[in-house]
Amino acid sequence: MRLHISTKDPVPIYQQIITQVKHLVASQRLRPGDEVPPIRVLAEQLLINPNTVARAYRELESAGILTSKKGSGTKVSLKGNTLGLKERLKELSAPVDSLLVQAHQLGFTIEEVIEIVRERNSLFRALQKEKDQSDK
Amino acid sequence: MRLHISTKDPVPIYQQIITQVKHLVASQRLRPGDEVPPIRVLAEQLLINPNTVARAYRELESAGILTSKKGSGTKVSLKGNTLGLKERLKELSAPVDSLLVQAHQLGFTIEEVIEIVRERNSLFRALQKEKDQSDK
DNA sequence: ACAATTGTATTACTCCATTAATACAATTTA
DNA sequence: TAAATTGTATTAATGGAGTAATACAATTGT
Repeated sequence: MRLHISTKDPVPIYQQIITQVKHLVASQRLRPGDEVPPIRVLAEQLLINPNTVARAYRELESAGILTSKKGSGTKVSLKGNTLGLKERLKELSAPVDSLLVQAHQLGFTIEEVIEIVRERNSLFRALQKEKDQSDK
Repeated sequence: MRLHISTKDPVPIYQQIITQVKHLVASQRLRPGDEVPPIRVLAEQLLINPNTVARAYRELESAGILTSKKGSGTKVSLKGNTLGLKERLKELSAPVDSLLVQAHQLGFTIEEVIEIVRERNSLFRALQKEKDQSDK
């Protein structure tokens, strides 16, 4: 499992790990049952303190994404992150709301917002393609 | 000018002030040329340290929304917050992008995202109406 | 001119999130 | 069973954001 962290990033390291693991699971590059590296191993790879990795794993376990057991290690949960539609919708509501508030303050209409969302999405997908190429 | 702050809110006080002033300007309840209360006066009203208000005013000035002058006080800028389309688009790009990333991780398609945006917008506008009623 | 009013600048304090140090407990493996 | 491996728990150190204390500077108004 290859993760990339940056100490310059204002986002805390443990959060970067959480985000990236979530993304790996969501994109099926990590599947239910797969093992993630032991805390100390990943910590050495990333040149950070084991506690930082531990914290990330702990929170990922709370989120139901990983399952840990002393001695055995940590695996991707069997249920995975299969949230129901309701939960997924709920998770998205907050960011959508704050986006709408900001857009409104900037004087955008709802249709303009949607137009921007479409545009950024196209851009995003284009960039994603490039990245996938270079990952090989 | 009536502002409401909460020390319980995790959002820092100076940020609450910034947000509310921006909103007042955006909604025309504060117009270009209007004076805002002196730092010390607003601080006394809100029972907070004058420096906290000063910080909010300073940042609002950086954002081009207020204009301060020693001795005279602080007013809403004549240009107001009339950002060009480019700047406004730029301001919205980051939040839109992070929304798209999160939505993608949750397994939503772009069309589903847009559907959610529309729904939350309807809800938002409904709530806004209620609030306007009670403001009278 | 002078006192009052206003914003500015500098410095320090406090709190809390993040990270680190270290010891402990369960499981595996030889 | 004993050593190695793994996650857990507790406590402490660090840094930075937010706020406060205080002195300074420009303008206003009498």
